[in-house]
Amino acid sequence: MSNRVTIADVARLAGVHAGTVSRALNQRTENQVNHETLGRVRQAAKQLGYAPNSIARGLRTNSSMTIGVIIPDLTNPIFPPIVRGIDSRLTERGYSAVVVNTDGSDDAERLHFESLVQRQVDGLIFATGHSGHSLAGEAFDRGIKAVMVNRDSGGVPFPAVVGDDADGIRASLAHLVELGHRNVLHLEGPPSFSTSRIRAEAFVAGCAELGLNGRVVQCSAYSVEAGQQAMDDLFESNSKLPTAVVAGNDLLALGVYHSLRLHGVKCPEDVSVVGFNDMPFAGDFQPAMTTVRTPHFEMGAEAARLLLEQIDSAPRGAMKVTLPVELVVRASTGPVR
Amino acid sequence: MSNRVTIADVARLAGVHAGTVSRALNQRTENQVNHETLGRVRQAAKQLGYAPNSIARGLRTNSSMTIGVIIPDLTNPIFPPIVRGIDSRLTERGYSAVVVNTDGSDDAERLHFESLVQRQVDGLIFATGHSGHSLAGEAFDRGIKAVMVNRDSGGVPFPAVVGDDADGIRASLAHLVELGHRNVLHLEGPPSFSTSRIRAEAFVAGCAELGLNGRVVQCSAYSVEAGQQAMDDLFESNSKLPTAVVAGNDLLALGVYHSLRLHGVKCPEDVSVVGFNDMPFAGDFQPAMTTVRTPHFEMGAEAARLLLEQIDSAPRGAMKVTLPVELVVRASTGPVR
DNA sequence: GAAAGTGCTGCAATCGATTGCAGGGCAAGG
DNA sequence: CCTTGCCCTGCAATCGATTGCAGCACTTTC
Repeated sequence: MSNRVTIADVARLAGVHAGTVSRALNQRTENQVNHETLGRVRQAAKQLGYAPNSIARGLRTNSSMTIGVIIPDLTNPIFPPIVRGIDSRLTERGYSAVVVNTDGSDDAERLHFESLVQRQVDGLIFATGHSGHSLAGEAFDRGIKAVMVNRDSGGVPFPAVVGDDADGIRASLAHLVELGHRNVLHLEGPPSFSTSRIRAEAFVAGCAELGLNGRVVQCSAYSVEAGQQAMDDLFESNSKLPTAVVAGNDLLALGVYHSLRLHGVKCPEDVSVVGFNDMPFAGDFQPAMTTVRTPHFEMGAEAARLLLEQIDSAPRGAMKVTLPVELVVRASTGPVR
Repeated sequence: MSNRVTIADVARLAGVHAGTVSRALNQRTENQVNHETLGRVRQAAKQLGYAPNSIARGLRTNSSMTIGVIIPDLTNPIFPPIVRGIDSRLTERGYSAVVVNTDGSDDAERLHFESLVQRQVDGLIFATGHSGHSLAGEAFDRGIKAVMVNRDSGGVPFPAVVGDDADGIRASLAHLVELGHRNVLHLEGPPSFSTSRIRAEAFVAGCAELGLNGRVVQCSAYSVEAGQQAMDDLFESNSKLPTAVVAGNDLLALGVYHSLRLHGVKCPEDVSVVGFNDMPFAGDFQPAMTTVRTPHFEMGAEAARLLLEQIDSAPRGAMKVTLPVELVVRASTGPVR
């Protein structure tokens, strides 16, 4: 459908050979063709509305100008900015992104992975933490270029782009200390995500350093439901309530909001809450959420940059790019009473 | 990179011709090959980990198993669910989606359109209202299959999937009337979106029918800023404040929240606000937003279904699928005092 | 004036799969 | 024993572009 006009048509009209047309229309080779011929070819191409068939080109050049992006779930609000960051860099270089969602399923991830490889993507961006058993490793063995974003590389020699999670947690704790909090709880994300561990460890270290009484509870997912569940459980266990909770991400923090409201506990008067990520509209929640802003767009853009660099020159190895984060103080944290 | 093993390798190992391998490995033709041979081929393919090169296949079959999805902006919260709905239908049929963002620019839209056509996408899904000057028409003339989602087809004979916007507005007005409101304002979206007009017209018609005093103000974009701007302007104009505003979408409604807060006007005590779309987390805003839930995921899924149907059989023409919407009453609407 | 070099273009192979056509092998039927 | 027909498989063209190689025309150099 659609693209009836081929390079042969242009060649015929311009009175030259198809090979010459190809050379005339490619940046890299256009200086191999006579100036006047070049003009004729361009004119003919324009007249016919010729656009090269990228499938045919891809077959010959062994590249698809396509990048596969593997994420858990596009409706998780942190991913749209990441994807757009990726896209911004890709588009300007003529690449396109094919985004697939795994919904946290290893099987789905593998299936999508195979499908992308089959499509001859020129590279992959992994944004899932959940590939514990290392699809990335397999990708590396198969000679596929890739980078990680929002997760570490788990030992596989691919570059990784992450936010400075430890620093974000540190800033959150410092903020809480300043408000007089001493009993703090961390809601840790599921263990399959590398970010969970890093944030939890930073929390423990930070508490030790600041002399806080810190506790850690693990959640089953990075979701509102899991956050609420964890908090509900805490209420039911009758253990002493912390005066502040540092949630593993904004969704967990929202779950905390729900649980607190359900139990008639006021935020921030009774319990302060800090999120992580500064997801879109976090400032419009009730109460406006204090949270750590992670530069998702920039992370995506940087990941794409590293991938393209890898594609058109040598592999970079397991370098790690850490982008700075920033605590955004809003209304969900307040002085302890 | 990656895919070293070709159909010729499999043929060699199985001791047959490449053509036979191709027939053996395709659903449609596998009954053309002897049962025992088929076993041998499958075994060989498995042993070598063979996966067909979809670029090569695409060149021959003139199909890429790829669908282009053109949206304004992925970070607009209504699009992730739509995209996932599309994806859900596409994936199960072996298709992939390439999503591009236009940011409302006609130029960007055209560029992306050309790029997608060049990539030989098997079809397109338009989710932008802003293609006034009818890329869709051009697509149709070029014989490209497409469907519209969340916008009408603007006269081009492609199927369109929309929510029942008029009914949503009607329900909103009925709800407000029940609460005693009589002076209502509609914040209309920008004229380039077909949804803007439809909602505004339904608003006017609804007010007439219910005997309400309705006013309409047009916003420059479907964004928080535009909503706030429109409301700020209203305050500055010193005209009489309505007791309720029916926003063109949730982002505009959020803008109204901001403006009201800025001017010390309470919602819902002084002014009720109704949104449109029920974007994710609308229930977590301050106050929790009363809004019309649009089935975005289903709209995406239905659009993809219609497109695939169009691809593997006859075109359906300009049919229109209208999905039901539902008013979700939360805390941003209350009785007039 | 011969040799060497340069600039441009055509030729044809190639990428990896799909598919119409032809033909071999074999059984059934006359 | 020959014909007919059915299965199955091989052959080779094909999709549309890219690219190494060869060759032609012409200039430069000694």
